Parts: sequence; C-alpha cells; structure tokens
Amino acid sequence: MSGTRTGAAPADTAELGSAARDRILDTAEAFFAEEGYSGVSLRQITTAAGVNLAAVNYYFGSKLNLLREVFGRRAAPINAQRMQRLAACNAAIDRGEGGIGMVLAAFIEPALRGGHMAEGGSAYRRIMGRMSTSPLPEVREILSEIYHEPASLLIATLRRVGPELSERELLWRLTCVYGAMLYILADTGRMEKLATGDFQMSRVEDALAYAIPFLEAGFAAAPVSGGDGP
Amino acid sequence: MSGTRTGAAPADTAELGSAARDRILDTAEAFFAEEGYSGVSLRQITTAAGVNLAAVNYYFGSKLNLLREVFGRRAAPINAQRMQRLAACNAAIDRGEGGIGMVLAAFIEPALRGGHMAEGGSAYRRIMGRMSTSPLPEVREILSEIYHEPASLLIATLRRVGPELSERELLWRLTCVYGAMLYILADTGRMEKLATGDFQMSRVEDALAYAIPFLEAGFAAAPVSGGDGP
DNA sequence: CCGGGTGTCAAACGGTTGTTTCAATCGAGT
DNA sequence: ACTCGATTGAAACAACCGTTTGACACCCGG
Repeated sequence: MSGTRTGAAPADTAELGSAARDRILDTAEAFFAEEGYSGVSLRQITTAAGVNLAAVNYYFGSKLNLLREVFGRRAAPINAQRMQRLAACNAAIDRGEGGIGMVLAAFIEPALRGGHMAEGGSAYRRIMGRMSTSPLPEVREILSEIYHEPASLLIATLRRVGPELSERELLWRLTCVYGAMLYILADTGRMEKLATGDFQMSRVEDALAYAIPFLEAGFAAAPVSGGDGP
Repeated sequence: MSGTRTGAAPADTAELGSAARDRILDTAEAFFAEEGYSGVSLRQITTAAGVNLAAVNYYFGSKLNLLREVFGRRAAPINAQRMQRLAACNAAIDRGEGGIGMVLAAFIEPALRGGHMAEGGSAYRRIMGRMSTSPLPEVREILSEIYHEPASLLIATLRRVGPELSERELLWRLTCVYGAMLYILADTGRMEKLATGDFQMSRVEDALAYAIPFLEAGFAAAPVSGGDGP
C-alpha cells in the first residue's frame, strides 16, 4: 500500500490559517458540541461553513484529524494557564502559603473559562465535557493525551497541600473532582429540569463560586483509610 | 428450503415468545456500552445476537426505542431501591437519626451496584455514565425522564439533613455529586493512566468507600452565600 | 509569455445506515 | 386438518457516510 496520503498539501504550513480552514474549525466545533462526533457528517459541517466537501480532507486529512485539531487549538492556552498557575501554587506552597482550594482553582478555572476565548467558548466547553466520556476510545484517547501533562502536575501539587492520602484514595478524590468539573462543562441541562428557580449550569462564575468550595471541602476531609497499602 | 433447521430449539423451552427479544436486549446493552449509540449498527447487534435484522424493528419499532428499553429494564430495580432507601432515610430523619452520608449513599449505591444485576452489570454502568453526557438530546432525554422521580426525592431529602442552602447552591452541590457518580460509572480509564499503582475505577466497593465520604464532606460544608438572593 | 503551486469545485466511489416489504414458517386452537 | 396470529427470513429500499478524483480557476515569480 503506497503512501499515507493524509494532509495532502499543507502539512508544513500549519502556522498559516486560511480563511476556509478556520471557518471549518469554528463550524466543526459548534456542530461537534451540539451533535457529537458520530452525530455530525462532514457534509453538514462543510455546507454550514460554506466550503466544499473536499476541503476538510484537503486541510485535515480525515474527520478524526479535524476533531483532533478542534481540540488542539483550544487546549494549548488552557494547558498553558494550568501549568503556569500550578507552578505559582507550588511557589506559594514553598513559602508556606496556599491551600487545596487554590490548587483546585488553578486546574479547574482555566477549563471552565475555556482559556480566554472570545467566541465559541461555550461550544468548546460542551465538547470537552461530553467527549471525555465518549464511547469511542479514539476520541477519549485524544483528550487523555492532550491534557495529560497538567493533570500529572496537579497530582503532584495536591500531594503537597492535602491530607496524607494513599495513592488510591487520592485518585478516587481526583475522580470526583474530574467528574464534577466535566459534568459542569458538559452542560447537559439535567439540573435545570430539577430546578424550580432560574438555575443555569452555563454560568461560569456560579460554577467557580460554588463548585470549588465543595470540592475543596471534600478534598480536605480526613482520610478514610489510615495506612492501608498493598 | 425443506432442509431448514427447525430442530434447533422450538419445543424445549416453556418461555415462549421473548427469547429473541431478550437476546437482542442483552447484546444491544453490551454493544451500546462499548461503542455508544451512534457507533453501533443494528446489523452488528442482530448478527451478534443471532437474530434477523428485522427482528429489532419488529420487537421495538426503532433503534431509539431499543435503547429506551435497554435503559428501562435496568432502571426499574435501581429506582425501586432508591425510592425505598430514601423513604427509609426520611423515616430515620423523623426520628432524628441519619445524616448526609446516609442520604447520598441511598441514591448513589443502587446505581453503582446497578440494582442487583447478576450479569451485564458493568456494561449497564458504563452506558449510564457515558450516555448521561451524550451529545444527542434524545438520548439524554431518555435518562432524564427515567431517573427523574428519585432525583426529586433526593433533593427534598437533602434539604432536611444538609445545611441551609439556597436552591441555587443546593443544585450546584448536587451537580458535583451527579458528576462524580456518573464519571465513576462511565469508567473512562483516564485515572488508570495517571496512576502508578493498581488503581481501578471499576471496583465498586472502593468507589463507595472513598467517593461517598468525599461528597458528604463537600455537602456538609458551610454555605458560600448566606442569604439566597436572586 | 509561461509553469507550478494553491485552493476550490462538482461528481463519483464503494459502503453502510435504519427501515420496510412480503413471502415463508412456526405453534397452537377449535 | 385447518385456519389464524405470531414470528422469522432474505431482499430491497432510499438515504447517507467518509473519502477520492480530476478538472478548473487563480496568483505569482520567472
């Protein structure tokens, strides 16, 4: 089988962004957020973006690569903010300042604010939350890879400010943090149906004000297992 | 035509009628858990189940109705356990006993244990967790409807044992509880990639032992906002 | 003037999708 | 034995899928 023909022409000119290329990314982001990866066809995306069907394969090589690029361009600023703020947390910890809430906020806030996105922020937030539990392994793989580095730093930082936990208990608590954060991002509309007032899960400021103290209190709790360890 | 193998098993079982129907449900459950709703075709399901393609439309009418039925048959025992245990919680509260942890366990444990399923439990847990944040609105709608009643009772019960919270703050805390529970159910494998030891998110006993105290501590925290302003 | 990237376009490719159709088969009931 | 309703079977339906192709327009350095 001769040659992988992915990304035909513009392989090296990734820096340059043609107008059509960006329009595809924006439209794909909005559609993926609303209908999911398998739920959207390239024809829907290209017609809504006003470009030819072949353009997506011309610029990205395949549908999965398009998704990868949709994630990539937004994940870069989020990861940069996470790394910087977690580094600041570690510096504060060195001086004996800072606590669990500060560390959790350093990780959660960049995601909930979606970097500092002018437009399309809510669409990308929904993509992040919903595709993290996507049934397709290749989709989850993209997210797991792209966000792996700050997640590792988060764990190391939490070890320094939290109660002494076994790795198992730390990861279970982190699971709860992840789940809460991603569910907020997913914006499923489920809580709105249980509310009588004007609750809205898309209010980022409310999420930060209420969720982080909740998770901080959970993380600050005394360990369940004193000194277990296989 | 005369040689069609009718001798397979026509007269041996007294359970007439729904043998094929149940086989479709079991197979669909396993496939939906692994590949999602859009990711599985009816041909995959029917050939794996050993039934004709038309059988699924004959018994269920449509693919979406098949999914509805996959949810329905498992949700019934889960909801029954939730309602019964939450009622017991309210009775205990009337006697001045019980706390937040008891109420949260009454809601979470039936889901994590998947009712009391002998087989296919892990498959259904993954479906629950992953499809709760499905991008397809009609899929989320099914889950939101089917689990609505015990969720309402949970809210009413939490109001009796928790700190005095505005509806908004209560729902934000409940969002965190939901997110954690569903992320555990989804079993994405993400935490395993961050672990160095033998962490496994599919261990239900660990999830109950570690997650519920975490969420209880979060829910017991003092309110962020004193007065429940608009 | 030319030649060669660069981008766009309509059209077709081979396959798969959920759903429907209609004949054939089965297990009883009277 | 016979019908009757319930099930199964193979095939076709119309629509859609991601990807590829090859022709056409454009701009720019020469």
